[in-house]
Amino acid sequence: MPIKFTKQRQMVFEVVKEANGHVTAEKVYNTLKSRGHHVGVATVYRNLNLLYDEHLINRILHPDVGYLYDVNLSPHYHFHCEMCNQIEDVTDIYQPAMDKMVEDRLHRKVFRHMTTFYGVCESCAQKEKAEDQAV
Amino acid sequence: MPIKFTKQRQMVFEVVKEANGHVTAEKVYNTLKSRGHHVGVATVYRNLNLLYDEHLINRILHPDVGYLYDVNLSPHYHFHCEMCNQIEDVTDIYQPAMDKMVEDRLHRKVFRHMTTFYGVCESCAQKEKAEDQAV
DNA sequence: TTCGAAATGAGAATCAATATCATTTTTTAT
DNA sequence: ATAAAAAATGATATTGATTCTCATTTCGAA
Repeated sequence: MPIKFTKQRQMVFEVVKEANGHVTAEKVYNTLKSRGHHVGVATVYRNLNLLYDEHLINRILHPDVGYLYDVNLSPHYHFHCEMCNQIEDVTDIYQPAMDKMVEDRLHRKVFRHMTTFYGVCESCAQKEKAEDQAV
Repeated sequence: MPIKFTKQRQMVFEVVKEANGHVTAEKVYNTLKSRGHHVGVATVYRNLNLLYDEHLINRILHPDVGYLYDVNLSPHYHFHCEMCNQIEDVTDIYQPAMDKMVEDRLHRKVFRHMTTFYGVCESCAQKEKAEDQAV
C-alpha cells in the first residue's frame, strides 16, 4: 500500500525535495515556519523518520549538525570538507561489488554501504591559498 | 613534541586499549569508576578527543550510542548489524585507490575515507532462522 | 622553588532528538 | 453518510551525549 500523505507530511517532503541538498530537520522546520505553515517540531522529526523508513528520502549522520536529509536516492558517496564541514555528493563511483566482497569474506548478509571521503573543498582550498600569499 | 601524559590521560588510554573493541566514553568512565579511579566525565571526554586529535586512537560515529573509540589505527572498514546495532571491524579490504579516484574526479584534496557496511550479523541471522522454524 | 600554563573535576548548559498525551484528523465498517 | 477506531498532530517535557564554565590542582621549565 502506498504511504498516506497528510498535509504536513507532504510539506515536509516538499521542502526536502526543493532543498535538493543536505538539510537538517531544524532547517525544514524553519523553512515551513517562514512560509506561515506552523508544523510542530515533533511532526517534522516524525515525518522525516517515516520518509526515511519508507525509502522516500535518504539521510547521513553529520558529526556536528546531526542528521542531514536528502532526496538523492541513487547510491552515492559523500565528501566532507574538514575545514568548513560542508557535505557534497560524490556520484558515479559507487562500488556495488564491495558488498559482495564483504558478504563472501564475513559470511554475512550485506545490504549496502556508506562511504564518506574527508578532505578540503574547493572554496576552502582557495581561502588557504590566499592566506598563504598574504604571509 | 610528544603529548604530555597525566595520570588520568594514561588511564583513559589504557581502558580503550584493553577494551580492544568499540567503547563509548560512558563505558570508559564507568570502567574507571568501577576500579576506584574517580576521573571526571569531562576529563574522559576531553582526553578521548585529545587522543583522537593526536591520532593515538580512532573513532566512529554510531547513530544510537554516539562516538565509539578504538585503538585499531590501521585503515579498516566497519560492519553495522541492522538488527542488534553491533559494530564489527572489516579488515584487509581497504581501498586506498578510492581516495585518488575522488581527488581526480572532484579536483579536491582527499585525505581518507570511512566506509560502513550494513547488514545482519551472524548471531542475529541465527536468531532469525530459529524464529522462522518456530513458525 | 617558583611561576605560568595546562589539566582536572563538579556541575551547569547545550542541543538534537524523542516521549508524552490531550486534541484533531483520517480511515474503516456499518 | 456517520459513528467508532486508528493514526497523526502539536505543545511541551524529557532524554542523553557532549561541551562549557570556572575554581582548584598539577605539571614542567626556568
